Amino acid sequence: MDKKRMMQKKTQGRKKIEIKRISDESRRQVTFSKRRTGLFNKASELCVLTGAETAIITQSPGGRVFAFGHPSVDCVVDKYLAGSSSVLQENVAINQVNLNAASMRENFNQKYMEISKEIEDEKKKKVLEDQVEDGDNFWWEESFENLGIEELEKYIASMEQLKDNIMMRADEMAMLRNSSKFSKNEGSDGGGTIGGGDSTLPDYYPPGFNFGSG
Amino acid sequence: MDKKRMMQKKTQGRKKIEIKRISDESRRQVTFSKRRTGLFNKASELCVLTGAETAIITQSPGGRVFAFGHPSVDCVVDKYLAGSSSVLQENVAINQVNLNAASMRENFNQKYMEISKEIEDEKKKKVLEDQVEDGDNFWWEESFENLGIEELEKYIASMEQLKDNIMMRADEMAMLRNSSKFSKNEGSDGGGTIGGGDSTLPDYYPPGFNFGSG
DNA sequence: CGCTATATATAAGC
DNA sequence: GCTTATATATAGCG
Repeated sequence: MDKKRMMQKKTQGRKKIEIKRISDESRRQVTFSKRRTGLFNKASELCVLTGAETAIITQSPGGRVFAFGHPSVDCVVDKYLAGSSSVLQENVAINQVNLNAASMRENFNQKYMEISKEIEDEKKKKVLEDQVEDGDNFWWEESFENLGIEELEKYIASMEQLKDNIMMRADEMAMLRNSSKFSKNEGSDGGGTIGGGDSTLPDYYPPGFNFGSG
Repeated sequence: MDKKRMMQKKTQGRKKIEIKRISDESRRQVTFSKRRTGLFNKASELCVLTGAETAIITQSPGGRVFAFGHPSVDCVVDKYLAGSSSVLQENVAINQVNLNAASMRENFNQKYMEISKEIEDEKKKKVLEDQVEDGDNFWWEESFENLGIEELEKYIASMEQLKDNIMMRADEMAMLRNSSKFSKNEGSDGGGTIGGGDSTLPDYYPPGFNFGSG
């Protein structure tokens, strides 16, 4: 019996293609979208895995611009540009204050653990209850639904608090530094390299792992 | 006899890994190299297939900068910067992010660890060994010595980044409360390109693709 | 760097 | 967008 013949493959599966311009516009657009997504995801993984700082800017055939950046596009680009200007090369010997680092780290972690754990617990409950649908492995997007807005807000609140604390220290340090050493860039506002912190430019996109914007 | 038993697999093959900072420095460096190559190749294909203009700038954990650009990194970056700093912004669409809960939660604490640890190591090293050997690449981050503040800035940046991601997620959730699923996305417009400069020159890359230098 | 054995990314197609 | 069947990218190792 020709069962095999009846068991036709539902799709042809991925097909090999030549790496050359796709002539069909529609198909080209689709490919751009899919591959751009894949590219950004790869970049994201690269950053997380190795701690690399990466920025990607790409313009679709349709003319739209998409960008990815970690910590932020501007941050990476700025450094890149600053570096190529060549004047920036100096051997600034530094010995820097960093007592705060320890305590800060502690504080940061502690706060995180605290909140994280709390949320984790709540989440587990929900998952057990909600998991009626697909019981297969979950893909990132999915786990998100289990996080309530309230929980997210906790994260946000704690982060803002920590941010404020750190910024305050940054200011203190900046002042100390100014009076004793010289700074590398003109802007030791602590914003130049911070995504979203620089006020000299409109903030086009969110800091961090950003996708898009213009 | 039991040839099968002798026919053991030569290697375990690719193993699944968690997308989180690789602790071992050596392994991290290797992964960076491999994935950077893969990322650049993907970008290259994207350009050829869709005619997109793309630029990638990335800094290895070791501090070296690598870049990919088509038609050129500078070209793309210049356009990008031109478009974002002036009044040229008309049809600006706010776009977005895509980090999921798991990844985010992981990142929150990981990002912190990553940054703090790396910065500390970096600091120690830099002070002790200040010899930059390579001639074809330089430390655009030479001034990384300003770690006191630099570090704080990163902390802040990472927190803002996470906060923004979470907030966006929260907004999204609020709106999609009814839907069962949602997709990730990106998108935006703008208009620019990036340029890149780098160090160790890649050996092979399709014509028309530049690997700039600092 | 070269080799697998697998984990992933995706070309087609609905 | 969401699937399915494959083409690719790569983790661990020598």
